[in-house]
Amino acid sequence: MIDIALFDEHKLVLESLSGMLSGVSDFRVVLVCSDRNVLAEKLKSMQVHVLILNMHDISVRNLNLIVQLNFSNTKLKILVTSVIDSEEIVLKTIKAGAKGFLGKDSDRNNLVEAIYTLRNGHDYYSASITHLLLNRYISSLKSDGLNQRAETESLSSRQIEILKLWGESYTNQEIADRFFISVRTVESHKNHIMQKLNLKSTVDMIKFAIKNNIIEI
Amino acid sequence: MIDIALFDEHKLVLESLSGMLSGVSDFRVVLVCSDRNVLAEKLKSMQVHVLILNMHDISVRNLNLIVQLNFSNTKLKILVTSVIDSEEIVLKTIKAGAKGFLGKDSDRNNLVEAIYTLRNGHDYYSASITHLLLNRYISSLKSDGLNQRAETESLSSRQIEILKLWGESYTNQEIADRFFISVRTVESHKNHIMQKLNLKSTVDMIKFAIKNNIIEI
DNA sequence: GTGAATTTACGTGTTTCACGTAAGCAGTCG
DNA sequence: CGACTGCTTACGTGAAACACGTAAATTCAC
Repeated sequence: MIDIALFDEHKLVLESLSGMLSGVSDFRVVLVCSDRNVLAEKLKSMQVHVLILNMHDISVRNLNLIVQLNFSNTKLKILVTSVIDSEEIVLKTIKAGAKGFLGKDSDRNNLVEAIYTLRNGHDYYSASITHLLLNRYISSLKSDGLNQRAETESLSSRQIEILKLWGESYTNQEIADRFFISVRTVESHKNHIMQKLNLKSTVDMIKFAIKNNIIEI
Repeated sequence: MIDIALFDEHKLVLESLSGMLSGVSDFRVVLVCSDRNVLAEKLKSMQVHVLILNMHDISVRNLNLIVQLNFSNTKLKILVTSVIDSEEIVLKTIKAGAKGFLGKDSDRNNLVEAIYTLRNGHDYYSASITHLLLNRYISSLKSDGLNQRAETESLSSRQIEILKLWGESYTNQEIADRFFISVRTVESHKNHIMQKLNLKSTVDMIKFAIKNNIIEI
């Protein structure tokens, strides 16, 4: 028997979901709620296996709820459902700690399957979400290897050399010694980099260098 | 009509693959090869749409071949097949520039489908690979989000506030004004952060802040 | 309530930043 | 060839930031 909690801001949705799940013999809907505070409070004193969280938006309120519930109840598995299956919402909920996500392409069978899967300790993502994540991951893998040739090309090789050493926490003096040039020259190079890239601070310069794979985190 | 090249170190495999693909009316096997240098040389003067590369190992030799072919022939789509569908080989081939990967679970239909897909400019990964990549991505996403409670927790909230503003390129003076404290105090906070985390430079401090999601790139 | 950590702040000397200026040199383009 | 552009080198000056030490008031935990 799997104990399930339901959350949705719209009571109508709650009722229909509850009815749908009650039709499955293994499931027992033990909590139905449309108030975040009440939900968090009640879950503290209950043994719920899976919480189904229907998200209408990607507000911080919703994401915090996930983080908070995960923190206070480590056994609880959170399944997020949403009609908004944008990359943003999916990534953010996963980061927040959701164990599954059902997009708008999911049906009753997916929901049942997802609940079983989560209860067994695994993750569940519906087909459209799987595609979304995969494409994103693949493109991140690819850019990983090839990004050296973007904005970086506007910098001269000397400028990149200096940026690289500086990004490894060398001081201007150390960089100057390394290249047999004056400290003032190192400063000049930095100034020129900042002008060229229109950066306002050294912090921005480091961010740029990281973005463009000049320095490693 | 899709022009296909085949590469495998074992001639027997080459022949069987070639026979299998010739059975598809849209396909024309125009090159069959078991020598890397010959392959690279011949591909320079030919218009091949898809190259099927069967990899027996993850050697640098194989990966370099992919990189090299991708570089010299940008239109060529490389489909890697391998019985080793470990994470390592998949990730490395994708990074090297392969457009598709067929694991050991793939059959003739997958191969045909993959060739069409690559020819149309899309990527193709077999089911087991899809799962592999997805799981890896998801776990990377998760660790991403949960890391806030690692090293960061050793910093006080004030220290994090200051680090955050500083990471958004605010000057010490601006931070001081924001919090109604002295510039010296802001400096003190930074010093304390560096001591506590054992960092040698401000560059390291920025890296730390980025790693721990305190500031965004 | 005692000790540890946090937040606040200053002193002093060094380093870096910001902005301007500029000379020598290589390449380009009419 | 001469004008122009961009790169590398470098300095001057004043402001800002850093390094390191010290230290008082406050908060928090045990």
